Amino acid sequence: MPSKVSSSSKDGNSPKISEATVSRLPAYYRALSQLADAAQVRVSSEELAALTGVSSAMLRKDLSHLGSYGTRGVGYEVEFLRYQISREMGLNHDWSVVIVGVGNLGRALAHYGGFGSRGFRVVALVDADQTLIGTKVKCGAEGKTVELLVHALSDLEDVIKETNARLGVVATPADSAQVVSDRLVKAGIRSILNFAPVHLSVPEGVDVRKVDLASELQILAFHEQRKAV
Amino acid sequence: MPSKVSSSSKDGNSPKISEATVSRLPAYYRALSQLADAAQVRVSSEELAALTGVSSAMLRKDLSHLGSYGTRGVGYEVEFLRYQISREMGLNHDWSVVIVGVGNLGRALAHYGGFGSRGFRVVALVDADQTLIGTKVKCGAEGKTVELLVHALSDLEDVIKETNARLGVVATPADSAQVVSDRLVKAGIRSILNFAPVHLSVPEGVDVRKVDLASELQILAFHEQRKAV
DNA sequence: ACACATTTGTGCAAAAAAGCACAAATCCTC
DNA sequence: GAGGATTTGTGCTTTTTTGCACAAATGTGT
Repeated sequence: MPSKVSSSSKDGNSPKISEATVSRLPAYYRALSQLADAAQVRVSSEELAALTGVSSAMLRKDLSHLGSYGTRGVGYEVEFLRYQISREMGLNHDWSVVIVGVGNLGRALAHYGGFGSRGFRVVALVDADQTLIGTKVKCGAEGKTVELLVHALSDLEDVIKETNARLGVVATPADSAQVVSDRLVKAGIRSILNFAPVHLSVPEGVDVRKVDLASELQILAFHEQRKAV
Repeated sequence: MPSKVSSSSKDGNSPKISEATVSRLPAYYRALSQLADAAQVRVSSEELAALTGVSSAMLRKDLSHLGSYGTRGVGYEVEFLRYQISREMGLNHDWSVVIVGVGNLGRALAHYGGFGSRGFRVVALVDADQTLIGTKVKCGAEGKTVELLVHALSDLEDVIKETNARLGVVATPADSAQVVSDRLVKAGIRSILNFAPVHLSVPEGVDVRKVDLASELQILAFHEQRKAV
């Protein structure tokens, strides 16, 4: 599991879904999309579990938190279940994303096709490097690519306001990540995906998820070392 | 439970460290490296916890699983603790990494500096695209960049054998990820970092860690949606 | 209509993780 | 060297997550 979030929802009417469940919903959604593409109509918990690498009991319990969308003795309707998950996760909205840091990683993220196809749209690129500012970078994968202008970091607040970005991606070097994060928060961003290898401290109510490539390799190395003995 | 602090490095049975703890060790290691760079000699659990975003009690319990490396009333010696963690995680070794899939993401990973600085070295690049095979790609960040030849996917087994790669990174499109994974495993790789948005099924004894960028954004979107209400 | 084969949804148990609180160990001052 | 101020290491409690087993609900065939 990549990272944690510090959430602070204070409403009592939502039927609180556990964090562990939430972290698995995207995998279910992806597998269901796959099945839908293959024109499969129904799926059992056993089959969907195998596709996503969880146990069928856990899958059923996860889904039961969303509602009773299956039929006993039959299974789940692929399209229907997919829609329910997408609605629950807010994927019927279009989420605007601003990427700060247009280095190798930032550019790769901008190109990444997986975003656009699932309700996410990169609407702004920001960097501090004078040689990058003003240049154009291709965004989105095959199909519909858009060229986006790289804006100056000093214009961050304006860019967020104009584009109405809700999600911020920090793809800067480690030493500028906290400063960038602070400015994102001040500009109204309350959900941040952090690729910089540092812990970001943010005020209550702001969620940060961290993706640390080196950490993942280190965890693998740890287990690999144990195997050798 | 058996907190045996044996002076001998290799005591038969290793005192199982929980997965949750292992997943936090890289963050501790990074923070300690940072402190070491700043020439700080000692650090308290409180301070290190703040740097890594965990509670001080949890940090102490995590570290206690490695051994009793702190001094009551004083704290931990930065260099010493850092060394102990690096040893425990096998970061004193050099880990050879093969990257399969040299698209935008694969190239960004190859460039990524965070790998080289922590005991990981990209030793081979492999792709199925005929137009990429034979081209050279710069690896590693500032300092020492190396140019690596992109090998054909059909040579995967040979490349792994020659380079002695132990870790495999899958950065291919979703539909070829499972096939690539199978071949990595057959070639002897037992630790895989998967960036493709699919679940990889692997035989027992093989570890897979998944990094899914779209999933991370979806999880953020879920929480973001709840905030709006 | 009725027995039967499936498959979901869920109560309960087990395991894992996180949090609390304090004794034990160390340093510092006088 | 005694006493007070810290700070670790850890037993215990609470919360979260996972796993098991089966009743409830649905479809099928005779």
